[in-house]
Amino acid sequence: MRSYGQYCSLARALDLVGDRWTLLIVRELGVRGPSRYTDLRHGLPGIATNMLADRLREMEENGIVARVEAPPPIATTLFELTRRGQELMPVLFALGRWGAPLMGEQGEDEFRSHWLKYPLERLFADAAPDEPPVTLELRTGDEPIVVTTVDGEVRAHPGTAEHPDAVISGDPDVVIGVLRGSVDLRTAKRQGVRIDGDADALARVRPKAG
Amino acid sequence: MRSYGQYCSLARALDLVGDRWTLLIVRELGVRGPSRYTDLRHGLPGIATNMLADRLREMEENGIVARVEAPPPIATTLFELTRRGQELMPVLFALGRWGAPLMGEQGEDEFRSHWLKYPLERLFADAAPDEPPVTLELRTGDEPIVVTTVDGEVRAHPGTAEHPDAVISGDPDVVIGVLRGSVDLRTAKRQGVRIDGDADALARVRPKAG
DNA sequence: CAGCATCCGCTTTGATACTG
DNA sequence: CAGTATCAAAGCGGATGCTG
Repeated sequence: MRSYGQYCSLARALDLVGDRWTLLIVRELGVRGPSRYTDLRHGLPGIATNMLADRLREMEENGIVARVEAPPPIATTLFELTRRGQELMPVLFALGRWGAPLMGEQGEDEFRSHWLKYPLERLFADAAPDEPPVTLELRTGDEPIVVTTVDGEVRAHPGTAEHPDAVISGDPDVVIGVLRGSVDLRTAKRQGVRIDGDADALARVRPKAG
Repeated sequence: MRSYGQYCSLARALDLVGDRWTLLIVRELGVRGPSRYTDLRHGLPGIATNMLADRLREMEENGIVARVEAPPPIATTLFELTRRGQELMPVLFALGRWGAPLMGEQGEDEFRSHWLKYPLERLFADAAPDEPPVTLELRTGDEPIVVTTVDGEVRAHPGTAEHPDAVISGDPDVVIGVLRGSVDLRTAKRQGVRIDGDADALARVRPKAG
């Protein structure tokens, strides 16, 4: 990208990360950790392969991303955030929080379930932190997600749970609506959401105030 | 801009504010308050006039900016941030803080002194909050800035002070370097910085920890 | 002068095909 | 798997012209 040519820290930041796709690549590396090129492509639906290659090269030059050669048995190139890249997380959180009210209907948009990790962990909390912890499994999008309560907070990771307290499956927007409390259970079920197990466990994961 | 087509709050936020120039327009409206088209152009050196008109229209459609007809004697159109637009401030602050380490030399970059308002107020504090407050005047860039200490914090506004404790003038990068403590007074003076008044008052404005 | 709209050349982006 | 090559389309920057 062309530099803005302004002696201003915001403008200089945007000179480095204001390009199309750049912050979404940071999101992928932040959520997934060190990743292969192909996995990045999967997490960035819509990106052209040359775009991804170009951006990764620029971000490497700018000290945001590092390329590491994984030793056997992986034997492939991994991309990871540098320290400077990780320092972009507060920017992503601020932007993501600002965008939360825009998450109405999914419409035609693509969805990857690992995108839920940071929103769940930062925007949600355990409604009953003194009760024994609970484990939920979300089945929406391309892979299941395990959600657990820990010390009043919420943790989320891709994978399946051995003995979840509840399993919720359905379309992403409705599942998110149920967790946010903007869609009641009756409406959700009419829209194809299914809940197996203890519905009270589900109510433990609630949006934080503010 | 083309939508990313991703059901993710970060991607949806970038659909609205990820375009080139958009966040810098938010900066201008945030720092200056309701502004005329011409004043926005002055604060956004390098923008093409059709770009500014296009962006303002898009931002209005997206509920970030509102157009108000100022009554006489101003009798002109003013652009201002909506509430939703003001809610972007945490995003600007996060990006600006991330960009702070990039503020080395000014080089060929343009500079407008009102850009200093938020960095001064958010990244600096009063080093001796129990002492009587002080007033500084910065003469760098296109217009002077008055910096005052209030309740341990720092306030900055365009204008001149009646009886400033100190006046510091010189090139923006060196003046900023002195305030940040990354350039000592001897070096600064060799680079053309001049300090009139009480140099101790100047030392009251210090970068916050973190 | 304030507030745009138009035109034009250049750069960036996107879709697809192809390669070690 | 991890890219490169190619080409069309869209976006951007600069100059200029128009309207109250």
